[in-house]
Amino acid sequence: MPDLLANLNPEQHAAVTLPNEPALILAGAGSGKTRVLITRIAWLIQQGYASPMTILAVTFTNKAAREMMSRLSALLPIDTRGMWIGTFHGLCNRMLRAHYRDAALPSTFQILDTADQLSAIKRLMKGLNIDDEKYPPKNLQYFINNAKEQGLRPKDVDATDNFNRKFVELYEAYDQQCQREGVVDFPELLLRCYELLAHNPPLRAHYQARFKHILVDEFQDTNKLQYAWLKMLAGESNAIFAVGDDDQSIYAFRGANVGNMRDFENEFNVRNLIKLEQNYRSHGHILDAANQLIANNARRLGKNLRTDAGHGEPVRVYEAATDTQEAGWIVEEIRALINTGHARSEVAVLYRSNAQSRTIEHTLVNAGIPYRVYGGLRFFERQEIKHALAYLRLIDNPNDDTSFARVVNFPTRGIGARSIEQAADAARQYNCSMAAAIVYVAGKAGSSLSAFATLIAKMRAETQQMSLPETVEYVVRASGLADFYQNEREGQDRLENLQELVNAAAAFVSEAGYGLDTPARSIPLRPGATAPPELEAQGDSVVVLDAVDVTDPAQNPDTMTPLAGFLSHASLEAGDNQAQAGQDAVQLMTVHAAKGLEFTAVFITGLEEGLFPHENSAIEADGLEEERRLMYVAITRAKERLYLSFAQSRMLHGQTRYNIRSRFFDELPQDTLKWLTPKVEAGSRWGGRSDNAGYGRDWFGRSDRQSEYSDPAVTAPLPAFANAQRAAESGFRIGQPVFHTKFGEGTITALEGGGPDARAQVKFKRHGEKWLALAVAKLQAVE
DNA sequence: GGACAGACAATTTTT
DNA sequence: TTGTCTGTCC
Repeated sequence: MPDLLANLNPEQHAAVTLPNEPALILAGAGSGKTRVLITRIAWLIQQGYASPMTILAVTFTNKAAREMMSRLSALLPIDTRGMWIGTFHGLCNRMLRAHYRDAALPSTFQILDTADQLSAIKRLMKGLNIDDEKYPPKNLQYFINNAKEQGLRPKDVDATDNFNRKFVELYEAYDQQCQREGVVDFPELLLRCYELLAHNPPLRAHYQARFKHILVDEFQDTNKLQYAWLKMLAGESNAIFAVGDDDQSIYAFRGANVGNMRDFENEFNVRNLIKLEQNYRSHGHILDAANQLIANNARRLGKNLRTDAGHGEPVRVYEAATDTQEAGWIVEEIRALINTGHARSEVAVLYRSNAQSRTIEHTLVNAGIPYRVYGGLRFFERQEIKHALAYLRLIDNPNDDTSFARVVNFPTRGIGARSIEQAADAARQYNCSMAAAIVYVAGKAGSSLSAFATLIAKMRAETQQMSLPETVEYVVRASGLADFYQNEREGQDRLENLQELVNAAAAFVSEAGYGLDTPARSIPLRPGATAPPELEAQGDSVVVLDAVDVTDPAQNPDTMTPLAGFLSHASLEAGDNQAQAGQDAVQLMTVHAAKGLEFTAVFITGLEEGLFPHENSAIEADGLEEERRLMYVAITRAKERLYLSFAQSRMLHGQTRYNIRSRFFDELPQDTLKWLTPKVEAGSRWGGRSDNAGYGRDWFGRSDRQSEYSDPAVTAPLPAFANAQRAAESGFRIGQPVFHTKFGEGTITALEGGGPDARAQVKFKRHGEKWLALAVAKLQAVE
């Protein structure tokens, strides 16, 4: 019997062996969080406190769920079949599939990803003749998802004005459309599952009794609805074991609510709060930097990382004149790291926004250094894949109008926009799917549409007896997609991806995870029938308990077909962005994407006011604190070596911006920093931070005078900067919003001259750019 | 139906 | 600067 507790530190040990009571584990970066979570599960099972059946462990990403599953089976020989380990969406999907009738869904319900949802919304609005200028579909999508994540149905939303009333009305119509088409969007998966449990006490009791242990990873990232769902599962005899780090909460913009940690603590009367502060990743100077930086945040649960690793190397800081020069320096340093024996994949370059990668990529290409960029299109998001999936979905669910509209004329088969509109109109009129409405469309449009209907019907019939990979292969050909991309000039890659889809289907079938291990199902009772003794009666249906062998189709008539399983898999897991995966390459990614990863050497680049912290964060609630947490995440990715860099000027959106260094430099312990370029004190140069520069005002506007400063060797103050600084003495700054009595509102884009000759270039909202003599023009600073 | 020009916006992102 | 979307023309 393996000793699971060996090599755990006292806090980890305490966390792993807690009694089954509500617990909150505050796990700092690199403190062995995942290890604790996994060991806890293994320990519970090993000690006989739990069987795999009684475990529910939830994560945010499929990657995390997979890691948990594989590390767990490496730790103990466990039958993972009965375990519920997965993402919030994956688990909710699973529960809804098992109880689709109670959830008022068709057995073949399909999942709309974000892009599908948007096209469904656009289609809805078009049908209702809504002005999409006045009500942008994207805004409606945001409105709907936001409402759902607050647990609000249309009737629950308080609409205060006509505009919002319209949104609510559209929200309602959208929900009806989804219901008719048998599709659910991402937040709907959660909300529907939440409501299923909320409105169905026996079912809720069943799952509460079953899941003795509910373990939550990255708890700080949960949104309101996810927390509500967890609370629904928490009953008398079970408990939530939550692991998270409030200092690493960086997803507020997508609804994550750090407050859930405090709420959990209070609402569940959490007595078991354990802090994991021993860090096993980074050297001392790096941790000191992280600790001191994050101490600037006001609302924290409180935590300080420590290490036994020793101070290690200082944090290196570099100031570049331009973004190009910054990239050049980074690449030189990377080359040196590689030459001293570091694997390329142990080096990461982090940036705040994706647009920053281009310059670095260029420089890496020129230097001939392999690299990998994270982010971008994922496999199941590619258009050819989505087309193929749309055909497959139509086979499975003819009511899926989103898929219908997507492929009815792709590849082109002479069905124009007008025909499609006629079908949509008829569908509305007869309250049926577009596919079913074809019979009502007359004339030539009707016949070409009928041909399409015949094609789909033929596909459905032909694939009845086929295996899943055969089905996919058949559909790719019969749909005409294969021919289309064959003849397309740039179609080879797409063709290969379609072949890859067939392989993915084969892999999916061989893993055979779909739907077979669903532990409880609601099965309607035939009139007059009574529930078998091992089944629990529940109104006019029964909850089939775990005693039933759900892998036996005879006992489990509702098992998902491989196709249905594959389609949900495709929606719930968009797959890797497979760019240059596998080979030893330098890793390029946003700071967000780096969360959870670690590297021997890390470059945090573009550390400039306006970029990092990002200027938009100034207007967001708690925006600056979130940016600081982001910086904290970035710093704590580094194991041995950390580089921080910034540039005086940067090409962004086709224009050169002049930035000053990030305030975060002032929040770091200065004795851990080693400046590779001379540190220029604040205020000693144009662009130096002046004390009265308030947050959000001290990033600098654009100028097109890039050529003057383009010498990459120059890092010292330039004459033009000095010139601008004299003008700045007048009290104005570049980027400052101003008001002019004649021209109205504007922003200062350049300053030159000094004293009585000082002039400012102002870009007015209504009157374009103008040079104004400050001594003459009455410019008012706007706050 | 497809090619092309012009407008427009451009943090962060998983499911 | 660059990618995406929309409208126009053949």
